[in-house]
Amino acid sequence: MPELPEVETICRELRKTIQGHTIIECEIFRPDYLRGGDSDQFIQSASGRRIESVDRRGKYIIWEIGVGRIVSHLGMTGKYIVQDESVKIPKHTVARFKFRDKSLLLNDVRRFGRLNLYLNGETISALESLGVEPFSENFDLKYISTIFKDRKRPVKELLLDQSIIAGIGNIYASEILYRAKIHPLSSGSHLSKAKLKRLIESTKNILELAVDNAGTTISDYRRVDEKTGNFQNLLKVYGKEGCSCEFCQNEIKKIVFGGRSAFFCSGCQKI
DNA sequence: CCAACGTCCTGCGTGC
DNA sequence: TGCACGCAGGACGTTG
Repeated sequence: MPELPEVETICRELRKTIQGHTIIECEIFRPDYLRGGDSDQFIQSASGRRIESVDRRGKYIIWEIGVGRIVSHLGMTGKYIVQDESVKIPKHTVARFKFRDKSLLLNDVRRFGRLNLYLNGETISALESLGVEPFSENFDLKYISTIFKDRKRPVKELLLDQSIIAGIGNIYASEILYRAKIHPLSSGSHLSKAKLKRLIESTKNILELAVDNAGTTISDYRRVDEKTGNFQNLLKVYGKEGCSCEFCQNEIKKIVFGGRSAFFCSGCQKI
């Protein structure tokens, strides 16, 4: 499931492969992937445009194409695949961008992702509602204590809220809380200043380490050259229920709330 | 404003 | 062997 480190890895690879290149033509195989957007207009507006830059905001990938921006979100299983030649198009490919010497495929088994083109001047509401970038200096104690002060919800749910911090998903939320020694069910408004400080530092540290390791491949995530990430080898709690904590040897437990699973150490992380 | 919940979607693992 | 079922979960719309 592409979260910030996976999306950042993909952006870096897209910069090397398609930034500065011109979209000769594009095809949309699944118009519903545009979520109500007009696929004919997409094709019309994107064709012939040079990709000026590739950027990330939260889990969104943004291509600047002069007349506007192409914005994609990979959802759960979305991936970009660079093809050197026009070989067979794999199942679940939703779109294809053709360049002079290669094609870029957008493939998404479960189609939770999305792809849209916004012309200059159009508001991109999905981006406007995003919270702070974890690596920015605005993500500090003042910001997080102001927001968490009135939030009684479990801290793990707050970490997953993209309008507070942009980019954290279910895997890194558990890893961040483990490193910060905070129980996932702890209420946001009840966290001490010391815990909030640890939460911020752990968020930055875990995400940076994961970017350095090209993200986490559990099942679907692949880089644009179809290689896996490496951070799955460094996970401490996610998917490790029943194992013992490498710090205190207590059992790693799995609980479900807010519709998703959380993993934590029953010894290190107390409410 | 905040929170809770249903919806979308396919592949895979499990149990009978 | 086949089939039903539950699970994985990011964003968003609806409801309270």
